[in-house]
Amino acid sequence: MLVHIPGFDLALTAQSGQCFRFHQLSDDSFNLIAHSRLLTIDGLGNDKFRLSCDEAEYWQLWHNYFDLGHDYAAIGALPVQAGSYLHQAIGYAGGVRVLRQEPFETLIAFILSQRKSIPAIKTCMEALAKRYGEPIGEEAYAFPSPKALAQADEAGLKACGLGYRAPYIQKTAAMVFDHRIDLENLYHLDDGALEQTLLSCPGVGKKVAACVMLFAYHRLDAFPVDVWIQRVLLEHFPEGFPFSLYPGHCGILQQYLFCYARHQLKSGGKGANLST
DNA sequence: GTCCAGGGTAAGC
DNA sequence: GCTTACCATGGA
Repeated sequence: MLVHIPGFDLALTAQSGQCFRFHQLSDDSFNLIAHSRLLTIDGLGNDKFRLSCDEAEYWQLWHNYFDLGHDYAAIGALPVQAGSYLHQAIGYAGGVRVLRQEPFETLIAFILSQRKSIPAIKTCMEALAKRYGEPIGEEAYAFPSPKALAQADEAGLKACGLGYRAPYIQKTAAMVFDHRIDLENLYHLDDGALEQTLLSCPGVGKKVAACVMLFAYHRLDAFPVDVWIQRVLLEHFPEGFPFSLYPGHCGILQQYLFCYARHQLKSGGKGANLST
């Protein structure tokens, strides 16, 4: 079906490092595997997109997945100094949407993300899906269930490139499979309780917990600090990030900063700035 | 071959 | 409480 999504930047969202199961088909066309379904999205220009699903599935699943009910235009009304680094980041990455991903997949993805590049994480996720997930089409596999990963042996997990993270993944999956932690029942917790619960999983520290809070449970004040954000904070927010200015938006701004910092490095180094 | 990656853990202080 | 060595592996 055709959908009009004002301001949505499909390519930037797909490459933003929050979801690792987008597969680029062409400039503005991607396959996405989520919720055990394969979706093809084509950007047609003028904020129009073609999704390979019917209207019922769109409203039942993808409208929520892409967070299309959220008012991203409100970011533009926040108190941000014109020309500041944050202002530039919003200008560049304002079309990124913070997805509402499945908690289990997100939890596993960010446990295995530690000390890995985004392309390497995608490779691992595909390997896990192919080895332990259900086939849902030609060369397409759903992300594995908690049971499948809980019952996986270490050799099999390491064959997916997990390295020393393999026991973290297996033990966390076992906690979910055993119902020692109920990921579907954490939505009602406040941020502090949710973080504490996630931190009880092996291989989950503050950064991974923040990613799961932001990218699965949509806690928009979660603010993951990885090596990229660390550098951004050191260089552009020596007094610390002004969280109190942006309640309910910090996580989105963090994602914009992350995308912008990586983009700057790709396009000629941090000193290069064609706009000034 | 070298360097780095959406860090966490455990040991030591 | 706060540092620090160590952890495996792929991608650039």
